[in-house]
Amino acid sequence: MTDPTTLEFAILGLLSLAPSTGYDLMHIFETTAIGNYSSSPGAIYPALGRLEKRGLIEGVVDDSQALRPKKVFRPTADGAKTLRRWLRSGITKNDVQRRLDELLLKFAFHSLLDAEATRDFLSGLAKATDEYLADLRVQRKIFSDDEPPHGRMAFEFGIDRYRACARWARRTLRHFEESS
Amino acid sequence: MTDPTTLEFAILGLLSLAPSTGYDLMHIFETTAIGNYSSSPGAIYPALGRLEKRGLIEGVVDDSQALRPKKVFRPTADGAKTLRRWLRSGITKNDVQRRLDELLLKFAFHSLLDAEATRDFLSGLAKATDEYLADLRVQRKIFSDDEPPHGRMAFEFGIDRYRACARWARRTLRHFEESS
DNA sequence: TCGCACATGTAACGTGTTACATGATTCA
DNA sequence: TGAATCATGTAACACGTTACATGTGCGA
Repeated sequence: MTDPTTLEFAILGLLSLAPSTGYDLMHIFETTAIGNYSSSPGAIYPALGRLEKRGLIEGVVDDSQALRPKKVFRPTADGAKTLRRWLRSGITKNDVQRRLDELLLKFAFHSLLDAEATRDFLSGLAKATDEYLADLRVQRKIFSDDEPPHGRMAFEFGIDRYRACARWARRTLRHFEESS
Repeated sequence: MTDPTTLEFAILGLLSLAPSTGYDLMHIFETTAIGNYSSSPGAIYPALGRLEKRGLIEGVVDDSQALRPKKVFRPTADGAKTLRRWLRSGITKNDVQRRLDELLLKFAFHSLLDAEATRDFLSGLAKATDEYLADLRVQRKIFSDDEPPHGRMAFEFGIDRYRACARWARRTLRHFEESS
């Protein structure tokens, strides 16, 4: 089995915080910052179906008071395990480069784990980001001075972004070290 | 007609800098920072086909010295116009929120335009980013102090990121104002 | 002769986007 | 009566990913 997608992990995480219907999830995605992982009924309902088919979540139909019968989903034991494994999985340079948003999603759900896991996550993120920054600084040298500066400047933006990431990781790590 | 995709604009931009074959483009995507817009032959060759069918690029087969005949693409007049229109198009809060990478790609190709267009782009980016930051600061208030702090901290990361964006835009704008 | 650099593509697959379809209840 | 909210879903479509297929010439 391949890993669930980012959207599926987002759903699995939200269901771990509180059992919800597809409609609830849509509302959360529409109104909160997590909405960057989209979406719309056309993505959420199929994703719920896939997760249920794989046995990571289970839905119970609630016919009691609703206008229309609704299906309340919650993670199964297997789903909870899959989520935890994902939350603890190591961070590579490649993750930082291509999936930074997914890493932040992961962090947001770290409240489901203990403080040690959070610290491991943050120090891993800081380290992987530093590695990637070292690569970027090497690559920066290829820009020559007689070309138009736009490419280099766009590149500098990338560097700024990852510097901000490393700083955030270290600042947040300090926070978790102080409060423990 | 809908707009070309980000990958198609990236290809159109690269071809505007220098006529290239699919293989050349693959190599550029693999080895330079632009590679974040992927890719692999399975994405690039179909994208070249779509652009050609839409009349935005044209390819000439070069059979002269190559090991295997190669097809060198360059933008048509229509393609150049489409690219320029895209480069000059206004920046919204929504672009900043969901397509920041695409905006940076756009900026990288601004060497094809004049300095005034670049300044417009950067001031537009700074303004749209400020607007989005104002939204984020409102949203930040919904996090309460008794919840686990992870969600709020992930959110702070987002704010840091867009602050870095606004700073970059203003710094780069100053650069272009001084050198003119 | 083996593998690498050059060079172009296709096929299967999964997934997200957009738009649509359905239907009950509450409130102005 | 009509709109909004609650609530679930499907269908068409386009796109990217991965993996595969094909073929030449050059250097070790």
